[in-house]
Amino acid sequence: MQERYDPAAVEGSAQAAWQAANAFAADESAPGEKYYCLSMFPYPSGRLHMGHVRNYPIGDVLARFMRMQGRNVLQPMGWDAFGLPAENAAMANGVPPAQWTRDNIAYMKGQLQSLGLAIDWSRELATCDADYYKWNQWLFLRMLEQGIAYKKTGTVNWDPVDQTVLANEQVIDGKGWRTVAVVEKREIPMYYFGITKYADELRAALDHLPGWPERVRTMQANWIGRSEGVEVDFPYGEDTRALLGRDGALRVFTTRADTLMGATYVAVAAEHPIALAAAKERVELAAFIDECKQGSTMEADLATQEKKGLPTGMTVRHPLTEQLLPVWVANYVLMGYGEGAVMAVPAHDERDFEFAQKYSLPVRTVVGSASGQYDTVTAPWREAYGEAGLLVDSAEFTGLDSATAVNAIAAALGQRGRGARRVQYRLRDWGISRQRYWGCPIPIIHCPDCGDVPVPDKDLPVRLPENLVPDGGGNPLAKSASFLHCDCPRCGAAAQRETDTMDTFVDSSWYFLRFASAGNDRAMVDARADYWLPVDQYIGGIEHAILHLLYSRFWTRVMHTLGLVKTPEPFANLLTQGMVLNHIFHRTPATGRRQYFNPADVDLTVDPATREAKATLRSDGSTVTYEGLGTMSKSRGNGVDPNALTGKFGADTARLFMMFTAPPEQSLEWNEEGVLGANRFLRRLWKAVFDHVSAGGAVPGTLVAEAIAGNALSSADRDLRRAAHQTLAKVEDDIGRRRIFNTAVASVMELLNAVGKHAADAAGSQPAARAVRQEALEIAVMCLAPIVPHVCHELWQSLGHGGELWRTRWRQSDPAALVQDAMEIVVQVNGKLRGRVSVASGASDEVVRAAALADAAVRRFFEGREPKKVIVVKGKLVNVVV
RNA sequence: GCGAGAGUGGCGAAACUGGUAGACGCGCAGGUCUUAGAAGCCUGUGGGGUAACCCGUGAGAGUUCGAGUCUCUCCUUUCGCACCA
Repeated sequence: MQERYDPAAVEGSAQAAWQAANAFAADESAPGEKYYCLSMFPYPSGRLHMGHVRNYPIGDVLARFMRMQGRNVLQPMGWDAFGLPAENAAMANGVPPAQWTRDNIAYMKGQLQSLGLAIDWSRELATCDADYYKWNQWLFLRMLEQGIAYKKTGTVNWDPVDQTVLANEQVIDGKGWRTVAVVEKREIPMYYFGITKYADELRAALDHLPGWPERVRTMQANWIGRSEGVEVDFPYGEDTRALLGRDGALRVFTTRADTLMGATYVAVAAEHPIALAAAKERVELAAFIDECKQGSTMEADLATQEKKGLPTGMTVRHPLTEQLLPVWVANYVLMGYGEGAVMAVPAHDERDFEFAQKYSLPVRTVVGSASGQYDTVTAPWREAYGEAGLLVDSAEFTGLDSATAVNAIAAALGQRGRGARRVQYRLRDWGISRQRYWGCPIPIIHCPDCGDVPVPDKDLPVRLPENLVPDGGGNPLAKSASFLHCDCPRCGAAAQRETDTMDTFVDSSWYFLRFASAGNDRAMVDARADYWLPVDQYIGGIEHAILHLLYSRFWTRVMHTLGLVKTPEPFANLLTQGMVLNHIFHRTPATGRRQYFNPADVDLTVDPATREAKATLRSDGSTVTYEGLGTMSKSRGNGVDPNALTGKFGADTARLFMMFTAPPEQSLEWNEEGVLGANRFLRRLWKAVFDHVSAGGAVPGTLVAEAIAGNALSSADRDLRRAAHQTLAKVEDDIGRRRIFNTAVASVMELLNAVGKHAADAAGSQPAARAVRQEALEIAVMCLAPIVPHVCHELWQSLGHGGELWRTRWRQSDPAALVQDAMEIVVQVNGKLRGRVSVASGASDEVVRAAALADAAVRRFFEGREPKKVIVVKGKLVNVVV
């Protein structure tokens, strides 16, 4: 064994050994309970960032740990390879997105492999591979057949200069990112997935996902946004009938049907058909509607925007009183939710109240507080009373409480055919059409005679041409004759392919199922998917809490409905890892753009008195502004290249730093000294094994067992044994149950400190002492194997074992080692720590109590008085109350 | 506005079920080795006090023999949703 720890050599030989043994290939027929460990696959952006260096080792620790626990582990990896950045890079460099993407994949795969991840690379996939996206298309066709996928017009961002559709992220402050032209809204036909059909299922099932963070479940529940209410029809008044030329009713949705008797007007969204009809008669209304359309891009401002509106001049009749109510167009009513129309009850809704005050509309109080006091809502009006309560001035409903009134009013409406209870969701159907090149083609052919014809299964996949280079002016597929022109599969006439591609969220909605059915060219999934699914542990960023995780759940449910997979839910346990943060420094010059500086080039000191941060740039010695901590990003200049980290210290140091500095779910602060600390620990670990081995060789297991069984152990030896076995149990619990790795590492550090002390001890060179130390070092190496696998692979062999630590069964901690002769009991007086006494292990409460009361340090506090009460907590402490 | 978290030394953090607050690491200080430095190694390190002790987990109250942990009020902060009728 070499004296110096050389990470490059150690990592090279460990990785070569794993590859030679094909160590991480997953086999469905292997023994052990299955364990599917999955980290969210990366987008091949070019190179790994620090977030990846944290994320993937987290999954790897679990995968390696579970393998040592005897589980049959699958840990696959792939590439989320379609998407906009490839098109942008293509435009910048003139390279086709396919080439750019595949080059990036090759490079990043090398980086991932150098991290020593226990991945089954034989199942690797990229979503831009035709044998993957073929099945997107295949399932899309099944969804069309089932009516789950359908076509309707949708709104897109249109750049009038480039004559192209823009993705939302290409719209900045309402302007196109390249042209800076004001973006327009356009209505075009698009395909949708009917996720709202599954809204209730998806929401209800959240309650049965105990392995998901509460936070994520809440976010999804809010996103789905279920609310129970009543839909109410307000019949058209005479004037409305005349204007529209037909009879009918204006439908609204309300969760506060109890306030129906207080409705004094009805408000509709600017895009509502009634508003559009009225606008034909009124110029100022048409102008107002245009204004609303313009302003509607910045969603964050909407909530604070001033309430505005105009009357339509039309009226509707109150469904119960037949009273005529005016219809207004209001900017606070959303077309996208409910019916795009609301009944306005100014007395009991803040928004309606604000609006009514502004336009002098009547306010009518119909609910008072339960105690009968409702003076706050009588004139002069100050605010709306939004709480539930008892109904007043509400005809036959007067005196009912709000909940009862909702039922009674819904029933009354039902009798007249003017309303019914209904559940409303915030969730919209999922529009999947993208007017982009680098994505999965939607398998539809447009025939002049037959209309939209699905591509027959036998013609799948519809291959995306890989040699096109986008130029910013529209979708290159529409200009590619060989892609565009085809024959109608139904009538044979000349036809055109659909040029829209699918949202990349479609690609990532089922890749975890394909990993489990890798290589099957006859079916999307097979029985292997039922073996591996659901994913036992899914790991990824919180930024995917809603869209990706909801779409994947939806897609899995669709496949479940179609009988393709047994599980309705894809991910049993979810771990959302925190981000990697670094300091941000900048200067803002008098003219020009803000300039950012890498934290490595800046000295940051904090004044202990004022707590003010002072940052100076080392190169010129003058001040820079400290912005605080933020995610590592190129634009803020605070990134650290993973290659610089692994190149200098090795993958194990990188992994240890990531696992030790913070628990997985928390954000982690980049810290150069912390990396050095991690590296220092690995060198100490190496040296501890080296010292042990060079002082007389590794002690064979038989001799260790003999020494333990015999009677030769000193009390120092027994203490070390106990520490080792306690560590073993703690690490197993921390990784296996708590999913907290920093404390696991800390406990191994303690063990190593104990080994060092034990070795330095006068009797440390005795054969029995060496045997105990051999065992302790083996335990330390075993505990660290999931976290720093390369160095452990090497040290395990140095300790006299073979090269298969990766599949060595985790040791059970020895109960005999944990037994203690004496235990220390803490003695408190009135809850304050006053002393410690040592008693025999398993001593009775009486003995412990007597020992505590006899202690001189304790007696001082109740000299001459009798303790009022003595509480004994078994094995821990005694509290004397005086 | 609504919802979910978080607040502990100079710093990252630990304390899981109410039971020794600050494990482990970083930083810092002193010592040792060295021609010197780097790297090691050893010791110390929440604040106050010569000491006995006292004070300390954002603030204030409460429950309890005992509260970082439970309850209430408030402050600060992060994240998500945001005119959702």
